[in-house]
Amino acid sequence: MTSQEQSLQQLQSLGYRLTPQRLLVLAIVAGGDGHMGVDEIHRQARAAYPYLDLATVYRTLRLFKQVGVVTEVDIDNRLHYELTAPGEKHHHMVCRACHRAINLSPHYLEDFRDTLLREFDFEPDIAHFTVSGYCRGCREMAAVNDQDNDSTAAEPADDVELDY
Amino acid sequence: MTSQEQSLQQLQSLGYRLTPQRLLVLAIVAGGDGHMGVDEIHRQARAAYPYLDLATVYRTLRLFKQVGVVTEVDIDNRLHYELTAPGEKHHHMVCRACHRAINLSPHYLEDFRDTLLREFDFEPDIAHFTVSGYCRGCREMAAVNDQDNDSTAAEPADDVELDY
DNA sequence: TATGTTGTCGCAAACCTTTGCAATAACTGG
DNA sequence: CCAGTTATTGCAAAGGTTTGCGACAACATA
Repeated sequence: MTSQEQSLQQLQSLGYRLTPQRLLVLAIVAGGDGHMGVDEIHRQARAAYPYLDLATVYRTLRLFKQVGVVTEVDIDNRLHYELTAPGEKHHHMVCRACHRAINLSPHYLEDFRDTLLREFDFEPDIAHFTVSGYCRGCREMAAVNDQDNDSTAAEPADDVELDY
Repeated sequence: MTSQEQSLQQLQSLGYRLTPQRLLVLAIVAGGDGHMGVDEIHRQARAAYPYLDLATVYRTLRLFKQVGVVTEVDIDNRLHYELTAPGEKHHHMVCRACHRAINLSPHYLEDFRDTLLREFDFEPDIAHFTVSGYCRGCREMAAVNDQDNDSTAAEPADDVELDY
């Protein structure tokens, strides 16, 4: 039994129904490589089934995420999804500047999780965990730019960050 | 010099301008206790200055966050802001069920940050860090509900989580 | 104080995402 | 295989947040 079939069976055993829309979205996310944006999933899905509504795609992905079939990644305020590969799970580091996502092994989070659970009875939802920050490339670029400006001058946001 | 005045001076030294709108938003966030929703900030601000636009409030808060004056907390898909209290900084754990936010000392994140920096050259933006998950109260409640249902029956989402 | 530069505002429209609702279709039991 | 139950869909509309743009105002300089 493939992992897709497993996912479907899991859905059904939880009382959810198997609909063509869900099969389609699952197939597309499984077919894509890495995380896909919602609009891209929708576009591909419509090629096969033109009536599929965007709202349905959103609902389907939310459901898939809730059951653990897919993993949600927020990239620059936009939702992206990828198949949750059992056995090779990972989290994400998303760069605020270039918006690239870097995979992060769960190993780096276990201690943190254990601590929160032990100290606060708080069960962090690390299955869907994303840290944002600045990646190596963008940090180097920023360092170079800093050398251009002398440190007293301070122009607002002539920056990698596209604010304002 | 108060910490508000410091913030303002910092803005100015970065090349941003001091406008009545910014002073107002800062005063309101400083006046509130704990994190405030954007709409609440807007409402209070309009009492003093009725023409203030929502978009300006959003832009102002985004700017304040970027400069470190305020801290952003995402509570149930809605942005909230609180003054970044220097010296007593903290992060947040937000419960997915009751949407309450619990403060978390930065101490719990230092190791994690160091690791990412060392291993990936990735500088996590932990100044604006939030973990979501399930808090003690909601976890207990869920445990009780689980006893009601026998484990084979599986009704979809008669759950604390308001999905579907 | 007058003048120029350019950061910021208000407005309106766009954006992504969620939600209410009536119609439909997937599953269940007979 | 049929009828009943109810989860799910498509549609339209709302919701929260961001963005483009011209007018305006904050700051710097003389």
